[in-house]
Amino acid sequence: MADTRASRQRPTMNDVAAAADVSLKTVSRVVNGADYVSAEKAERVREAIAALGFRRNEYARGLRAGGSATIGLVLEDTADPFSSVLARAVEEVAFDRGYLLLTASSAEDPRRSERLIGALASRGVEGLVVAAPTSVDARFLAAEIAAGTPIVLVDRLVPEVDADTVIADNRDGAQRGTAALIAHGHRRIAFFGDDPGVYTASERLAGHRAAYAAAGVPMDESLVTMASPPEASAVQHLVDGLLDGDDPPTAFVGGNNRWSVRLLRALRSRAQRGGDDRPAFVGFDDFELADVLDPGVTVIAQDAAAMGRIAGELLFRRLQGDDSPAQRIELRTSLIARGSGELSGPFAS
Amino acid sequence: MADTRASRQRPTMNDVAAAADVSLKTVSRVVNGADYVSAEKAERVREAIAALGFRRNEYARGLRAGGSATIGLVLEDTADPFSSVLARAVEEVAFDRGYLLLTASSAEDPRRSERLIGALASRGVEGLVVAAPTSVDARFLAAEIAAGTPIVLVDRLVPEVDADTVIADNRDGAQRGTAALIAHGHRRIAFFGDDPGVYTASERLAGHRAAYAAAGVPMDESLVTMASPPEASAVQHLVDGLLDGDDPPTAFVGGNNRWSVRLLRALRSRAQRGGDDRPAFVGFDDFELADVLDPGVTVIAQDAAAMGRIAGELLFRRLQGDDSPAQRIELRTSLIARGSGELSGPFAS
DNA sequence: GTGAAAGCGCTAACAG
DNA sequence: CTGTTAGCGCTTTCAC
Repeated sequence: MADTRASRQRPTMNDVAAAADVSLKTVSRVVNGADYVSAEKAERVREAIAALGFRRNEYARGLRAGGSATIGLVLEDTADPFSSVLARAVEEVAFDRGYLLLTASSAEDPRRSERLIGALASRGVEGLVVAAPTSVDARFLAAEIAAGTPIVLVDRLVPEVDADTVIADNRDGAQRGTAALIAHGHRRIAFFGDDPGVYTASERLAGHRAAYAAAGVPMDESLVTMASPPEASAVQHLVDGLLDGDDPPTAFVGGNNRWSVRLLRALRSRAQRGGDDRPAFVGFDDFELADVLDPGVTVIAQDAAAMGRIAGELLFRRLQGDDSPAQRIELRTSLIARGSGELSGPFAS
Repeated sequence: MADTRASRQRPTMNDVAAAADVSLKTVSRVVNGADYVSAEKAERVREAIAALGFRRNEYARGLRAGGSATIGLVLEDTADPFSSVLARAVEEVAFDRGYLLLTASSAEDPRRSERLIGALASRGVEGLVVAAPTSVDARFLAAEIAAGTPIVLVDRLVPEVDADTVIADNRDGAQRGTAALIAHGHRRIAFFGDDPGVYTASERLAGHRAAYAAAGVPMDESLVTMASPPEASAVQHLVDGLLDGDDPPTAFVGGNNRWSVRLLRALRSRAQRGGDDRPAFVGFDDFELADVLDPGVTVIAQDAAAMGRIAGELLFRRLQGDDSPAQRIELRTSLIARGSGELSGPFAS
């Protein structure tokens, strides 16, 4: 009879001890950085380990010694570029220290988010990196911190939670983007951002307003749209409505990647239908091929990899016992001019 | 004195038992789907659990009962779009079944890959999804299967490993892409793919050749480049060299996403410098904004989400005891015509 | 219905 | 240098 699939069990330290004819503890010593084991026995043990294909059970170890060598990473959605670049950076920091990542997507659903945090905690993660947390999450996030699990928050400020936070300078970045448009002669700039309940969205809108204020230019609030971007046809309708109206905007700001993509698509479709208005465009968050579009898309870029790296390093500092007050690290965004933001408006000098 | 960070310990079943004044076992019964516990005690236990914020230690449970409710996912690079979309789909399947994902990037490095698989195994993953495995990985992959851990391979065929495999119809997809170019009158089509040691790369090249053969058109092997895409300036040099040479190609095929991006960039830069050749283009693998470029980029799209979902479902079927022979599932790619692949060549009718 | 005792795979604390 | 004993947090017998 052939073996069935799960027939063979993974060998344990006991099996190795038996095979090498030594005590369990001697095996344990060899597996860890052998304190004092005779060269001869150590060799026997190593042979047995190789022969049996033994691998220490990390969780049995953790149960006794504490620590699972695992950290948890909660993302908004693993599949989106910002999340996945962030994840990779955190992973790299963890891997260098012998840690692995339990990764999960909250899908912007606080209930799911809570369930996930619970599932991660019950798997003994030593620390947690939470991207895009909301105030709704605050309660159970605080519970984890109280339970002794260090947490680093990324991309959102959650004042209710006293934890290290890594964010981009959303407000300032948006201000620089809009200021650049104003400098190129634009006065009527349409702004599209996420629901104002989302921290980054309201910050970016604030930056947009600040740029108007700094330039002493009056701002038309009717050009501001704050909501989760609707389906393509609705966006198209919105864009056409604005551009075909009286006193149309001469520039657009995409307050996040999803808006930018949809706006660029709508703008392109309009141009294909023969529209001869060529509004300027600035998007928040860079994306692949932004430079290949015509004109190249000017963006305010945030460095997701740096955010992930810094979040990871912050977390490990805590894991090593650092108990200084929670800090906030704000990363500077950069305005990358590629052409679309440099199209002249009606007031260009 | 305020509590210091890690002062509070996570409560255990014992703590709950003490608080509810019942035995440990009664708590265990309540925490799982209570067999027979009096309503009154069950209530007391539930209160104690809530009051203490108790959460079962999943690994202590696993140690005794077997199973960690965790599966491992090895990707080439979490940060790339194909990997991250795949990951999200696997995650979804796992989450629905109460499982979490331990995710790691192999970074195309077999040594790292081996280390990762080991780290995952030692954390008791019940199963493994490995994207883009290589023959080099075959040995230790087989060891895991032998140890009883089911594995599903994704996006590569590794004949040495007897495991379920989910792949795209790379050869057929590439053939359809090149055939479309030939149908539009192209005879000299430059093909750029990864190192031929990479399974998908050689399959796609084979498809490209097959399209030529099927059309009875002789193929110029000097138009084939198989290597990891070099830096931008080298790609530019390559593209310019081809287009400025005698008998230049009239169409390009990007054999993977990284090549496509670089080729499109080089082609665009050439157009900006005043080049008036407008080669047709087909890329393997879809990407965001492919429809916003001008012309829209025609691609052969593979459904990463479907691959992930199917891989996950296959794995859980194994976890539930299915021990039928390993199967190979080949997903059909689709040719999405957006314009760049439909530009006419010199032999267009 | 409920609980006591044993043990999953490992390490910490002590002896020898 | 090496082995024995206890016990991490939980589930699994098997009694009561």
